Amino acid sequence: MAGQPSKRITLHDVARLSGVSSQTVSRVVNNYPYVSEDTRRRVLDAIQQLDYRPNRAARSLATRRSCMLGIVSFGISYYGPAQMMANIEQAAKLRGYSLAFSAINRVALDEMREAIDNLSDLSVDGLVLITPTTGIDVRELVGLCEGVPFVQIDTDPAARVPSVVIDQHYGSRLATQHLIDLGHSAIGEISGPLHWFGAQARHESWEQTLLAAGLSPVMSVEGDWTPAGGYAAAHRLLDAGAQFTGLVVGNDQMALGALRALRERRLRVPEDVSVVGFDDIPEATYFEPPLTTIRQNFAALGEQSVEYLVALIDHPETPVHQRVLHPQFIPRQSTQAPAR
Amino acid sequence: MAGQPSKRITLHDVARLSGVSSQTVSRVVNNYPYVSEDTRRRVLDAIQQLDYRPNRAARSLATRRSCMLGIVSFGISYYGPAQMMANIEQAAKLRGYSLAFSAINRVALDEMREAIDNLSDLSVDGLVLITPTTGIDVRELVGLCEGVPFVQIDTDPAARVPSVVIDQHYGSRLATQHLIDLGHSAIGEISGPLHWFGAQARHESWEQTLLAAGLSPVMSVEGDWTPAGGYAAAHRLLDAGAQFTGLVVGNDQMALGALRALRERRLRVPEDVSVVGFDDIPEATYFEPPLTTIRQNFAALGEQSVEYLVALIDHPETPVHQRVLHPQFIPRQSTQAPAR
DNA sequence: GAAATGGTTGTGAACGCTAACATCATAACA
DNA sequence: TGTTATGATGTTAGCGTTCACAACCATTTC
Repeated sequence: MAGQPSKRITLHDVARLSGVSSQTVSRVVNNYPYVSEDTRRRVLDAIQQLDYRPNRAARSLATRRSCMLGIVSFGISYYGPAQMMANIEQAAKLRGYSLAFSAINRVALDEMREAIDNLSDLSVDGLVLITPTTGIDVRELVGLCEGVPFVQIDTDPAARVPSVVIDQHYGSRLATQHLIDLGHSAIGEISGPLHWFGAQARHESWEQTLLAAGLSPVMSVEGDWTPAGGYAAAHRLLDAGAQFTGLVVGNDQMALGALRALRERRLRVPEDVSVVGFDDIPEATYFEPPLTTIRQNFAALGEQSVEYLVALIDHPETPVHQRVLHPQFIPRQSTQAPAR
Repeated sequence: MAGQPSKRITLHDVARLSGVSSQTVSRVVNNYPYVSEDTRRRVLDAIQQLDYRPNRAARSLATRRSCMLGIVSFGISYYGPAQMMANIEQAAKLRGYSLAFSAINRVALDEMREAIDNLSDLSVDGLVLITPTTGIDVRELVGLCEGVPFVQIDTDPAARVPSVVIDQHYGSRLATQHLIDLGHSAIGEISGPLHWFGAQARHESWEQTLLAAGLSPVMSVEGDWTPAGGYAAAHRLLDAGAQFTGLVVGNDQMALGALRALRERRLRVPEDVSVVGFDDIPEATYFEPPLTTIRQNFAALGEQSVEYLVALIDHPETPVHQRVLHPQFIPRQSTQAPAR
């Protein structure tokens, strides 16, 4: 059954075989009405027989649509963004969209411009932007996208562009209030890098929740999301002489590093210090001790953002807003009431 | 400075403005020779002035190339695949390729067919397939790709198709031999799922290395790569009454779970049991105790695979082979000589 | 019985680009 | 001086689709 030198099969080949015009084949392929059942079947047969597959470049040229979504992602090798990627792909596929992907190494205008240009050269129908840090003015962003609908994920909670975010203020309040409710009054923090919106929000809310409870925030130091950063930050906290029995840490990875640092300082968790993390990575249950944390629903984030984006593509008049998801408190053994 | 209703700028617009034919503009854009410095400059000016950007659909239609690579990935939310993704993207961008991305949920022919069809509809110039498990016959795979060059990553070490793999036999030998060298003679294993090539190879090599040293393998149980799986596997090992002072675990995440299980059984690491993991995830240094492990160079894997793929695209006569990378032994505190 | 209706099909002409060829200077050679 | 090379440009015809329109047929309507 060897084949011809594999010339591409086109609409016309199908048309010839089924004895109709190529336009009619096009109608069948695109499920247009006004094709008789009889011809439709004939065409479908021919398509199957020839194993015809439409050429998307040609279609895209003619229609100015590509059925592709572009995704610009920062920090794809971090847990959160990787989860989002996976879920966005899933959601896009479900709706018949392919995915093109471009990573950036800094959230900055030049990198973002390059990535977006890259993707819009592919005439993507829409863009998902994972931009968890400051560095790009929203107005500039709108400029970059030039008419291509986009949804921002995990971004400025005050952004007035289509976006889906997790309410980090709420999450941090959950974490801090949990410690307060347990009876802690000296609560420190290891934050994420404060130019990340999420880190900033969690930091603010840590402070506000304490003040609202009539407590004064102990010290906060800035980490870099990594276990190594959390380890260093915890040591800095202790070196500075901070006294605390509760510690809110910006993510689970840093919490892991912090756990080690505390141990090295002969501080037991949770007996001497209670620790709360963020994210609920699969490892968190198996930390020593298992980590109380605030779970982020990355799957929902991906799903919602694609749903929103597709709505924007199909109905440009869809109102601009920010969808807000809520994280969930997961109690484990790293927190308990303070010794008295 | 408001604009027209934003008609797309084409080659012809640039041609008109700079007073040359559109073919000449095309030559400039594609950096062809035989354009005088003078016209080149004029065209370049016009391009800049109009902010012209070539339409890739049209180009792709005319050239039958897309300058896109497709990547089919299994388990993108695992550490390894996510790292590969990130590095592949990096390497592709460096060579002027965009990336389209499709995930599969099982390594099976139907899922793979859908993913590859999807991508080849986009007329990708080449495919990177991350297929770490059995489930697809290589010959079937070649059929699916129908002429599109592809490189397989992290796959069957015996595959006779273009592929880049990490030598897992070697890695496992490093791990096991390390324990033997320390003086351990009772060495157990928690393997990854054995339909993963990497897990299978590590498992075999664990066994062979022991036999070669005149030791008989203690027990091996199968985990699922997750901390929870490692935890359960360790308990199963102990429940079965296995006696061991050394434990080789298929990845760092499972090792984390195993560490907890051992602790629950009042077994100290490394005093009572030495543990070795695989991957060297960023968390591994901060486990309790820090984990001795075998580092996989995922960056190199991504880079090499793209390099190979691009070579296959540019020079179809490039010989088919398997590039083999070697993992690296990272000693930490989870291993020591057995108590006597 | 003519006109109007509505389903069904076909006919160019785009879409924006490049490949292949044709053309025309100019310089280089005999 | 004529012939060749060679650089620099333009012309034409696709690439595989879809869009807008025209055409055709069988009914139905007045």
